[in-house]
Amino acid sequence: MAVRLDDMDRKILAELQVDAEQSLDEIARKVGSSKTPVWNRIRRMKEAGVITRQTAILDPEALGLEACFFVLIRTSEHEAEWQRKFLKALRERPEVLEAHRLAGDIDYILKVRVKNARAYDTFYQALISEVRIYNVTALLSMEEIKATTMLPV
Amino acid sequence: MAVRLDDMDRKILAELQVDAEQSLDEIARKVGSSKTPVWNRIRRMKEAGVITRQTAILDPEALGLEACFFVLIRTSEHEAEWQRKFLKALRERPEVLEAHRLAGDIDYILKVRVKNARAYDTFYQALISEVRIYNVTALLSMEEIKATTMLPV
DNA sequence: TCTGAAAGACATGTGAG
DNA sequence: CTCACATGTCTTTCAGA
Repeated sequence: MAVRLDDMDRKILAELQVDAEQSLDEIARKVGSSKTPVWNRIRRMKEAGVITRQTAILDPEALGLEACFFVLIRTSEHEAEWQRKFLKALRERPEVLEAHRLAGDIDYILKVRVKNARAYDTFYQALISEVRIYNVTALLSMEEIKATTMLPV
Repeated sequence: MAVRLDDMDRKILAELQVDAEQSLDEIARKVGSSKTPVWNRIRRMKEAGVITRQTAILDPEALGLEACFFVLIRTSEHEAEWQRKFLKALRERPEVLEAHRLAGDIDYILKVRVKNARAYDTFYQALISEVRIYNVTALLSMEEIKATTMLPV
């Protein structure tokens, strides 16, 4: 899976992560190359799946999504059918931005973005009515200190 | 802070979140409008800060970043100077993708992406040598069920 | 591999309905 | 607010080193 990337590739990725709207010329200038080779490298990295897609990052506050919760979930159920339903519920709910299955005594962690505490409660009630969950702890974010999509390359 | 957005704005935002590389014509066609109005709306939303920036999303696995940890932190220190140092450390470390200050008995949560468990340990040792921390729980992600940058609009 | 040139597509701006 | 067109810039391709 791991693709071989040289120094130039990494510089290009760093630039694309900072700002994907820059022109090829600009990127080429910054990384010390020229248009065509940069274009070829980007194409290769897209084909290799290193670059997944290009997206607009929105400001959640400006959209009125002012509450962010991390939800720790313990479950007593580990049957395939239960899990299938649970994962489906998570994938279908747009307020669930992240969901991970964990090692250890906590089984799942979710990151949920909603308008306010009441909207979280609505989400929570809907979720537990869909699937049986043993124990839930919600951690309310008071302040987003850092949130980046930029991976270290 | 919250900007007034109509239905058309929301459709455009949804498209831009799915794929920001589409041409204006394509977006216009999908949302049932034409180029100029779509372009004006996008410009307005950028100026209003609804659209923050445009970025390339990379595949962490393809980059060899195969381990993802959520780190729960309790601290006994709540002095301004300690906090300043702690936040600075978090912001400067590129492996920290997210950091939130929480309400409740857990003070902070981090999301950390690294190559492997050893790299996490290196990160952890470096962090606790920089600032005093009372209690740390690391949750290891076994499976990323969902991870999206798409906010519900 | 890179360079340079050249086509074609596209974003951006203007003026009119 | 929308449409249609103009212009200049950018992506994308190709030949040649």
